[in-house]
Amino acid sequence: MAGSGLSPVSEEPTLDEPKRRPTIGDVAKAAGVSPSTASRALTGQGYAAAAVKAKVLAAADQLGYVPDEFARSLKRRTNRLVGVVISDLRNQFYADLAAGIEQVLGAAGYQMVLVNDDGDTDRELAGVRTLLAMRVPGTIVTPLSSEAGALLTSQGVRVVEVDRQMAESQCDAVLVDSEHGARAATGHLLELGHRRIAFLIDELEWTTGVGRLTGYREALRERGVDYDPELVVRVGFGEGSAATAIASLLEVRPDVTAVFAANNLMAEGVWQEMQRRKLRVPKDVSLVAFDDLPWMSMVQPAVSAVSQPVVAMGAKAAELLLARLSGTLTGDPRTVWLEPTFERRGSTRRLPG
Amino acid sequence: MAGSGLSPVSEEPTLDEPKRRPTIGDVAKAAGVSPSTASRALTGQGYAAAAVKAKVLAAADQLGYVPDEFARSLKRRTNRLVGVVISDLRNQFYADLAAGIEQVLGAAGYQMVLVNDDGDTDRELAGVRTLLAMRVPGTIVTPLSSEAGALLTSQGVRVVEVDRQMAESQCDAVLVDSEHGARAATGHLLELGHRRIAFLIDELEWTTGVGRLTGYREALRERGVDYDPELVVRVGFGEGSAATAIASLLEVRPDVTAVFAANNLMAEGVWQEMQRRKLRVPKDVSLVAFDDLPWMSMVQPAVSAVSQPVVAMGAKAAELLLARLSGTLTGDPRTVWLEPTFERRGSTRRLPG
DNA sequence: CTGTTAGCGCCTTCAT
DNA sequence: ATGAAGGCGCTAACAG
Repeated sequence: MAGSGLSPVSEEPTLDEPKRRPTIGDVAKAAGVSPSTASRALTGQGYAAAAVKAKVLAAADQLGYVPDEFARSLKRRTNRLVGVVISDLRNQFYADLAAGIEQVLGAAGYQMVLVNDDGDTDRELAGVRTLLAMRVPGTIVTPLSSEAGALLTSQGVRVVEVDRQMAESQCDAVLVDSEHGARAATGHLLELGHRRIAFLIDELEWTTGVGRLTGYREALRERGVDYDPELVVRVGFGEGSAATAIASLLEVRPDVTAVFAANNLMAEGVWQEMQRRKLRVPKDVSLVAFDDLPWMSMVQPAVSAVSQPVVAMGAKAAELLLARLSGTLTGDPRTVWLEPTFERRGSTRRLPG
Repeated sequence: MAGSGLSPVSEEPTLDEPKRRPTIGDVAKAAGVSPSTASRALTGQGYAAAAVKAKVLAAADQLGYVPDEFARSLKRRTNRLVGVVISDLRNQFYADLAAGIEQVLGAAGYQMVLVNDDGDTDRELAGVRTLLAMRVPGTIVTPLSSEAGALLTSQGVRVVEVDRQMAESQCDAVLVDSEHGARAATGHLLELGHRRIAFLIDELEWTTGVGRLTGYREALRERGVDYDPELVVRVGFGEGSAATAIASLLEVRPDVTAVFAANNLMAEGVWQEMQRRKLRVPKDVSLVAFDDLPWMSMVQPAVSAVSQPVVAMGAKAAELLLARLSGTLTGDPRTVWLEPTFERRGSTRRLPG
């Protein structure tokens, strides 16, 4: 009497059916075999006669059986989950990163568990703890603190850092050569005759901020231009911070002829402030951005920018992690550098005179 | 001899420690109590003397113990995971949606498991199956097919649909009033004297597409303007589809004076095509978009758009789901409508004559 | 090739 | 207030 063996989807009338989902035991019973045989048939691991296998599969299908990943993970002591910790999903940069990661992970049958830390180290740590609790074998993080990574590795969880790298971390990383990109952008401005170039940066704690500033300074040094600390503006993370920052800088230093915004958010703020003040770009002031976004090619003039292979970076990080997890890759931590490209557009012009 | 009881983080030299993570048994042993007592102390459920509790907590901390969510879920038969199925993380619309969801979920101690289906129903189904396997108690989806939702509900998983709604679905939903928004935008164009308004739409299978088209048609009817099917262009999902579509339409129908792009992607394509063709907006052609994005306020002229409360929509969906899961909300499925607002900007102008 | 047995880590009665 | 026992659903050894 297999009266309970109806497809749950077709069982329309009694929507209030017992919430208990079919277990492998139910499938086994329906197929007239033992649970272990059912397991072998379902997973493909181990022996199972073709006829039996078919019968089990049919029963499983009939019952709408979906194996319980928790139970399976508990037994197998591993799973196909990857934790991803990023700072801000609303920033297209991070969204693209996550998309690149997800793409590779999904193709390999892994599932992404996304944690947003909002740039808050407490939330980062909390997120990591959650991932630990979920027994993820690996994680990909845009690190905020070194504690998070340390905690992860101390528990045997593989970590790949992406976009930025913590100094203490002894793990794989996929990075963009910020220094090189910033040097190219700054060099471009210098070549156009600019000498007083404002540099807007929101953090100097991470390799990204440091690298970009270093690139800026190196370009100056290469051309023998003095470094003016007053032109380096430390911007807050808030919404209108960049706009405020550039506004007050221009107040004090009206001699600035070009602005280098060290990420897409700040570039947006600067752009908006320029509009507000009716400053012409590039006539009154030239602008370059680090991290290229679609809008930068859509505004008039288009914004010259250092373009990062963001999706590829995420994908590469995922590949690295998978290689570690599968044991394909062993040995010392590896750091993969991706090269950004400078896209010259209309927001920069040669200084007259 | 509690030699193994060192904080794993401080245990620098032997990084190659046994991967086996401490279990509640280890904690119990270290604290000199039974596993059950340790469990009570750790979870706060049930009795535990203050002194004992402190001892257990200290031991757990010392060992770097993190409870195994899988084992716990297996036992408790529930967990704090929520599956989120969206179409395209790289589209800021979906990223914002996910961010809104995550925000509310995180605050309630829930973890988001994100699945990207790329608009592919097969991948949607596969994602749902994964979620089922993870025994998530609830999901939030931007539905592609009705099968996915049906499968979920048939297994007792709560579903909240967001952005669009499947006709057959008997579940909660959080939607934006597309019809109203599209009517406002179209009405605005009509008031400016436009009569031949192209309408670009990428799908008519979902409530979003249908609603937007309906709003467009209603606005026409209200003003007694004949509906011209030739002006409704069905656009593919690919990258340059919108640009191609508008290009060929303008070829055939140079009399078109305004374009209504029914989502942000198509608006982008149209904008780019206008640039390429050196068509002036709004002089040569007016443009309105459905779904407002930051770039639309940054370009010159700024694009008039129907602005959706995207993050709020995600947040609301999460709240609804949590209310269902906690039993705070019971009874018939609820549909929450959010009102979009029409932002008039510079891309639309009164038709001369 | 298949069934039996045992146990992954945790929680929750039920006794004490 | 605490411990012992059992079992969540699944799979890996081991017999047969």
